[in-house]
Amino acid sequence: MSELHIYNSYTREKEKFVPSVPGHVGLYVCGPTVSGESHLGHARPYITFDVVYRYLTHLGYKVRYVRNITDAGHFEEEGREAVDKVAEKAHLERLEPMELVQKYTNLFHWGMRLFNNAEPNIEPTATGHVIEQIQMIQDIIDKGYAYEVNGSVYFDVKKYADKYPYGKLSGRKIDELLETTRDLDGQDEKRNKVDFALWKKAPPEHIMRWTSPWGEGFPGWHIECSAMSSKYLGEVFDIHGGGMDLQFPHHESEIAQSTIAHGCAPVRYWMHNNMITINGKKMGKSYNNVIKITELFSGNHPMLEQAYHPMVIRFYILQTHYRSTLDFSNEALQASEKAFRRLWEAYEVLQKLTAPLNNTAADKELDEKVNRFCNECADFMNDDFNTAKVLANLFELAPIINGIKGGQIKQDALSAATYQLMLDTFKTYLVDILGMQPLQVQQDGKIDKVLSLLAEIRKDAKARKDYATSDLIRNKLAEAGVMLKDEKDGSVSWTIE
RNA sequence: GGUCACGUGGCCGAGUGGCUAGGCAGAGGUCUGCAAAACCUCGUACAGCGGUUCGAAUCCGCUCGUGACCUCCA
Repeated sequence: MSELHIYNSYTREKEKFVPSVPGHVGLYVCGPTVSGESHLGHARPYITFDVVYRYLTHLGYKVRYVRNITDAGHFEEEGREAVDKVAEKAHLERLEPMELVQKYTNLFHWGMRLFNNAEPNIEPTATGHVIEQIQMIQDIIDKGYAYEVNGSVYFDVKKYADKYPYGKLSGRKIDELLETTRDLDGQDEKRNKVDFALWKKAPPEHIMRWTSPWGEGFPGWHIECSAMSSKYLGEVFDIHGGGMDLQFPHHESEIAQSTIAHGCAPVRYWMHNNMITINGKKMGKSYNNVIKITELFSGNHPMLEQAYHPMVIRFYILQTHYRSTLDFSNEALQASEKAFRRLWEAYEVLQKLTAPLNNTAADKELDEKVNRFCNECADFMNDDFNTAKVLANLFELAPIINGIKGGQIKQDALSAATYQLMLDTFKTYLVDILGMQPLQVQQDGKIDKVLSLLAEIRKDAKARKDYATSDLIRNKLAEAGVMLKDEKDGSVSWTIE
């Protein structure tokens, strides 16, 4: 049995995973900024790290999963910005930050539920942790690595870099970063361009503001993650995840802040998922090429040929290793939809198969193959969460399962134990770890009764060779989104769109 | 400009030296009143050029191409 290895972005190597506290894992993932709707690109880290969370739990770790909500900062809502921020407006007409935050937080949660992402154990908000952030900033000032200018506080990166390996995570060299300073002369209050804000003074029109030792303002972008992760996971915790684009400057800054405040680097394993691209370009706000999650689910977007079920998106994401880029296209999503449908149906067939009672397999070679397919899944997950390979192996089982049902493979080809192993593998990997759910809505049984009746009438018609009637039933049901299938044994099954 | 990735069959995508994933699409076949599904068979691909090696998609070098980060960004 293999052991879990994780690719650590910090060392750029796969490392054996050993938690700092035996049996426990602290997992922190950068959450959404709730000033707008999440798009497909955002879905990737949340699904990726959901699987990480599920897998660690499966391995028996007690995981504390923390994912923040960034609800503080410089907030604008499309079409409601600038003007709304003017304080003279009547109160109810004004953009109320918490209203905005509430709206998009709810929408985010809605999306996460549909993706079947497990809820984090703690979902701290930045606005709820301003005190912790202020304390941390003060601590950094006291230690001489931050300075205050006109009500804002900046981190002294240059001083930090003299003593610590600033830029290691993102592969940046401090000297080069300092050099680029030249093209931006007159660079306001910072001592060096590389310095970043820990606290920003709030201009009069800024609506989100808190009192601090340095006047009214709001926390800088990076400090919230450091303050909240250390509060809930400790000064050193195991895994920090997020998108690759956050490596610099966000995560680099986190390391610097925490190193000064706590005297040690905060994270043991850094994990970064790659981007989703569209026509080869990163999907992102600045490229104006995003497809929002609501649009994906509804199909309401010029680039979408159809709506896509959340499980199809999830499957599509998990069919690729998380560190590879993943290109969006209707073709790819449609392929995923078909593929997932086939895989899930094989799983359902498997559950209905009558397992043999024999303890020995008639087809030893096949039996061994199936065992290998099943047992390899653990190795694949242990190899830096290779969900793509896990799915490939499950697909290998599909023709075997269908073959048994269809009679191409004899019932006793596999041993009873192997049947059970297949069942366990699907349940454990597809359902529990990859978090997949059926596309079909669970029916309450009434529909099934109606369909049974129709199937029976059709069966009678067929027996009388009244194909006009039997085809009418099938065609009309197809129009309604119900596919009837005549099985080999004379029974009829159906799937509902 | 600097730094770093990547370039796999029609499409999507695994793969860190030999055992040549997987999915979708396509072709042929079996089954079937028809249909759908399912099953069987079929593709020897790794940007180009050199090099290392008994042997490279996989290691090294160069060339070309694409992208990411350097500013808010999952």
